[in-house]
Amino acid sequence: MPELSNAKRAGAATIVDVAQSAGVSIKTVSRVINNEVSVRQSTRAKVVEAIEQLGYKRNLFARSLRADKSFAFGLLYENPQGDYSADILHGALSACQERGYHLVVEIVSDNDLSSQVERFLATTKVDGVFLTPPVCDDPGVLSVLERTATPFVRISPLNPAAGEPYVAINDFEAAREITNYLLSLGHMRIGHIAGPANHHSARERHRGYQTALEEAGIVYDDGLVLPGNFNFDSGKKAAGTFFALDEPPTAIFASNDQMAAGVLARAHELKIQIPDEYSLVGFDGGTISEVVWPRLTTINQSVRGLGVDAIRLLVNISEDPDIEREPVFLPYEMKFGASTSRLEHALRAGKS
Amino acid sequence: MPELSNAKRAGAATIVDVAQSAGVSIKTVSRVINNEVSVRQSTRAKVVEAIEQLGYKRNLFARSLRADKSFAFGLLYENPQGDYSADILHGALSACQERGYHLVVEIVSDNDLSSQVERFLATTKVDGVFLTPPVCDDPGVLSVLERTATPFVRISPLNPAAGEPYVAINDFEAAREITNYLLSLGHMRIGHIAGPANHHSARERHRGYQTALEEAGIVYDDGLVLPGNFNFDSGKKAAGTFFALDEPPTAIFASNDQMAAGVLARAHELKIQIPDEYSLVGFDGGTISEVVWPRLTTINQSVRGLGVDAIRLLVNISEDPDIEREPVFLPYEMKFGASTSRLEHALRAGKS
DNA sequence: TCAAAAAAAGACAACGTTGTCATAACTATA
DNA sequence: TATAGTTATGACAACGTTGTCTTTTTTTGA
Repeated sequence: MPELSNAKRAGAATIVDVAQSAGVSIKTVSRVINNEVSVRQSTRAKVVEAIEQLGYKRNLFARSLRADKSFAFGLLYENPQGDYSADILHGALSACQERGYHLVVEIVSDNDLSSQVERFLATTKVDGVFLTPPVCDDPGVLSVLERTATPFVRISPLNPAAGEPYVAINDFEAAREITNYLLSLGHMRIGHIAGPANHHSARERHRGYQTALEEAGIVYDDGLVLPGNFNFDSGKKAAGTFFALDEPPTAIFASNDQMAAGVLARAHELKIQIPDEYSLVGFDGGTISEVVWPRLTTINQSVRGLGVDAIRLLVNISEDPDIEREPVFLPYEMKFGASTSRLEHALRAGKS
Repeated sequence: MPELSNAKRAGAATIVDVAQSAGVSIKTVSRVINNEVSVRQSTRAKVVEAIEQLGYKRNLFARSLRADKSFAFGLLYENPQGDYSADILHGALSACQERGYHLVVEIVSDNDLSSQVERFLATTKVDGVFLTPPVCDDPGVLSVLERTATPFVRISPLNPAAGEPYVAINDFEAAREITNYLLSLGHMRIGHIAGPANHHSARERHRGYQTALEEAGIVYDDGLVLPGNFNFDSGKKAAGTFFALDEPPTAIFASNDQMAAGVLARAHELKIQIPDEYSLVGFDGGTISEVVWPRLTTINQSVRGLGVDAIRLLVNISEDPDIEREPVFLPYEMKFGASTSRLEHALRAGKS
């Protein structure tokens, strides 16, 4: 009855079964699994074969218990707004799978953030967390992370500490570039719909816009900058204001695509032609920029890449705490839609 | 030196510390933690106090190792398409948190699905999984789940088995309802842009459309049904075909919002007025329906609710395998946008 | 060929929890 | 006030892995 030789229990094969089957001690099996050096080639081969044959998979719980590590990272959200968080998540997930980690996702609500984070760390014992705005800028959360010595990576943090690893898009440069593009089309009066003031990216985009204008020798006019909060309605409202100005701009730079979509909607309502009467650009490059009409000219940023690189950084710093830490800036590119045109083509209805 | 009384190790407090501090055995502490009955009130109080004071949190790894359970569920995706999967995820996450479970998310790619799923189950030992289309309809995956006796819940499955718990929207009813709405506006020739044939929801929506027509005594004309695959471009292409027909429809029912957005784009390009020349409805009710112009009339379904209820079902069946299992149908509602109007208002350019 | 050094392999405990079984402490009954 | 019948508590092992330390085997150099 050799066919029953190693079918002892119902459950999955353990390290003991492998050891028995290979005729070595469990410690030797452990050494093979963990790629330790002092194992004879022939022994290693025997063990590997036994592992294959039994379909052995090491038990993550036992490993975690022993090592007091979870082999997982945490992702903390606050406001799950569609595309953006989904893309980050997917990037993070695939980076985790690639490196053999898992990802534990948690949504936190904005009251008493720090105690939620503390509880999360205590129960999951994740090896590190990464945080998106605005959670990543909460002082309470940061102090919990410091206190518990949890490795963390922030995405587009507001005030990155020196030597802190974080992941970001160069919003400033990108905004400058897209503003320059509008300038190159001959636009001199360019309006800006800004994002929320507490959002780092929004501020940087505004700064890029302003810098581009100044570099072109155009006097910055803050009557051409309207507040927004990254949603459709705020963009639509700002558009209404722009269109009603005595001296309206000839182009509008919305700080994200959602607000740009709002501008389009208002223009459609008023039968204002875009890009004929106004050029319009957005920022983000997600689904929205592609389903509206006309398609938006925008900055295409790899939100997915933010997730990927955040996890990569996290793996690095959690496996080697002494590694050199520096921020990672992700590439971006302008994506040309049909929402922009040269100024001379502009046929504005009545005024100007 | 009473102040050093229970600061033994650096790490977090364990059940042993609690037992010591409360002057009972670890088993008693365990009983208290797990709400077992036979613990004297006074003993329980002592233990609870010790727990509070030491800030004890039970170690999930040890518990999992002992119980051979992960206290986590798995969510398996294939195609991470924006909104939809993100909403499901968020629903699932909040339901998990509510019940004290965690969620492990994994993206699988479509080659060799079943072995990916098998590996996932073996390494994570999740207590159950829930699956979205099209992963949930893969026969290989299903057989792995059966074989490993893993509790699972599917979302909108293609061929639900009798007595299988699953979560779905009543696509058929919703489609019938929105088609009836178009009929009530006086439309008699209604075109349909169908979704992918292997997608259960798509088929049900088509069936609802057809049924509504037949109930209204309108002969079903499959020349008015065009294929699509749920993306923007397929909607745009189908729209082009409809607009060029000798006898075009007066209304179009796109099987999802993304395709409806494609219809809008094509109409804009051809300067066809919606809703004046054609009425248009979509299906889904996510961001897209709100950022396009005109806003879509559509079916608003709680995708988030799918995630919530999938987890609820999963908790039920995994904690009590003998519980009565039945499908859950989520509510939906029509959301009125500006993409529809009564037929008599229609001022079609040349033909008809 | 033998001792010393180096390399390989093993025995055993520990991580923190819960299940099994045994024992101690209380009740109720006669 | 014994005595059986409960109810409450505890001792100990086990889950599967890896770290520490010890023992065995192999290699090296004279």
